[in-house]
Amino acid sequence: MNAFDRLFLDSGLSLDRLRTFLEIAEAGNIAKAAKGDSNRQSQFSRQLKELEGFFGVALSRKVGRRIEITEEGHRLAGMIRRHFSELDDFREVMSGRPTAIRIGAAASVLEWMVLPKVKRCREVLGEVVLELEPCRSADVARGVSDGRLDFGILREDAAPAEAKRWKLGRIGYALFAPKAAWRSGAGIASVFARHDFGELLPGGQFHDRYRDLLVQQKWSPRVIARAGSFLQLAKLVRTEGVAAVLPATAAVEFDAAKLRSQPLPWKHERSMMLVANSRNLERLGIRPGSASALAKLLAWEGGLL
Amino acid sequence: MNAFDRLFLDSGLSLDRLRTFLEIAEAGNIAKAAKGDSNRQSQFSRQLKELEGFFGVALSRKVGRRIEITEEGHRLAGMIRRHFSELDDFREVMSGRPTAIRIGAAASVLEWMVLPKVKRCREVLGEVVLELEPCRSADVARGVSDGRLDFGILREDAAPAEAKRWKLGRIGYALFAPKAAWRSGAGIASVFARHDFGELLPGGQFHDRYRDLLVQQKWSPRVIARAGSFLQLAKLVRTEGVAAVLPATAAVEFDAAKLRSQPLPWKHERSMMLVANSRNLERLGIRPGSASALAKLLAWEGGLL
DNA sequence: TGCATTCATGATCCTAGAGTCAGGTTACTG
DNA sequence: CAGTAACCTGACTCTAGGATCATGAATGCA
Repeated sequence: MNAFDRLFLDSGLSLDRLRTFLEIAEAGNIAKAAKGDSNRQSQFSRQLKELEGFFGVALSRKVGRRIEITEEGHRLAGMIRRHFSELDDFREVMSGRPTAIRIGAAASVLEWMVLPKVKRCREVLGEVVLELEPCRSADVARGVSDGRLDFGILREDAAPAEAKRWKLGRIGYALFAPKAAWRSGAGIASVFARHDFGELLPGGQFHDRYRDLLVQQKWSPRVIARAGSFLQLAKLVRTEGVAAVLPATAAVEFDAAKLRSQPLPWKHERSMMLVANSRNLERLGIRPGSASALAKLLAWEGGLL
Repeated sequence: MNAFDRLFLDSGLSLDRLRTFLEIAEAGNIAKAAKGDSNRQSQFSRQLKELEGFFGVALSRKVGRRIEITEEGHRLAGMIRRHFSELDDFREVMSGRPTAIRIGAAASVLEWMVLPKVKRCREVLGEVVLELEPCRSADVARGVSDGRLDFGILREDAAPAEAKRWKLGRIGYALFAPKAAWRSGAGIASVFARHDFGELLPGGQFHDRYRDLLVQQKWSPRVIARAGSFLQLAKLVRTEGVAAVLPATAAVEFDAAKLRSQPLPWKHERSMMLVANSRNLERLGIRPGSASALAKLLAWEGGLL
């Protein structure tokens, strides 16, 4: 018997179905993958069934009124993702286009830690296209471990166990305020006492520690706005002239002529890691040396100690 | 942009085309892959072109009036083979069928070294199906290094450099002859002098050394037939009652009541190796320990020293 | 209990791409 | 130089499987 005749003997396998299944698996359920399109919904449901028929195993199970992907399904999805990546890579490389490298991290991390260094990153990684994917830290971890992302940047405590990892250092925080707020040698305490402040919406890990700091230092700033992310908060600082505590890396956002920042006597314990999917590194031909050079580059200057 | 949309944006990719390309790459050229069917021939030619269009790179080049696969083509073929193997594996495992393990070697090696030990091999490898693939030693080497075979057994000097390898020991050779030929304590020399002989067709490495031995020992047997392989030669010995020099492992072929063998005072220098594709071992979940246990098992008794 | 969400399924249409046939062209070979 | 082996191409047909629409069933929620 010829090679793989067995695989194609009974029909039911197609690139389209594999692709659809991958989309479902990444979305988590059909409705989300179909994005409200009822045609896609019915097709996805059908194609899922057809694939299950082909492989002779349940790739999904009903839970409540929705489905979830089984363990076997996740294995298959991982395979498909790797296969498609390889084909895609091959095509990109062959057509002379540079390899794409996907880095996932929180939007603020991307903007303040990575964006200002893309050129230097390319010096380390070679002629590549950096794809910067903003996502929440749970998604970063998941993305790296299932291979959807090549690199991720996140807090040490959120890093997936099996990934390769490089320490980037602790994030430093600083008080950002317009030049005027610091007049006549006023210190941090004085800014906190007098200036209008912005802060993050309550909820995150950061917020709690920030409150602790305020209590401990007996600072009670006059808050005039709360923002949903550091990025928004930074914009608030820049356009509305409020003061705020931001990651020190946010400095790249501001015009030094109008704004001053001062490191806080406080280390919010967030040790950042660069993590990577080792299978992807191998596939992309990135040597461990380049990856650790990347880590060093990202850690270098700008708020990480 | 969603994952892999880019890959499917322009059409031209299909499982069928990938499969066809793999067949062409394994056969080496279109005609051979098409096996004389002119329809397949034209389709293969076309699909090859379509794939090249899709990937934007020459996967084949004309050399003389046939084609050969380019370096890039071989890379793609390797990828496709791995992908299909994984899908096939997944399906087999999911449907509860045991994993198949492909072992390639010369037909005589398979029959005399492996076949008598399949049960014990399964004790080492677990609940698997052993697929025994007869092929010439160059094909064994190629098959193992490109992943078409999981294991191969061949001469040390033919083993591919990058494969994992385990020494099996040197092959011993023996003179096989019907009981009658050995009457009254006649030695090897006497059998050579008096009995009808079979030997291999000239051409192989073995043949040359065999002639050297005969000259050196001043033996000039009366040859009545030449066979194309050790297997044929063994059959000749069993059914026609001629004598012949065979690998000692051939003993399993004969009824000890009718035939006797005597090791030759001669070691034709063929050190045999078990080689394996390490990627496949990993994929199949075969630990190095199991592989070396397999090597020990194959080497154990029966002509290997 | 009514209503929305989510998935399943039957029926039908449409299309990319497989399959087939009938010539080519090119390069090797006796 | 004729013959042939190996591949290419154009012009079809055929079909698996994708696309669409309509509807039903199960679940959960207000």
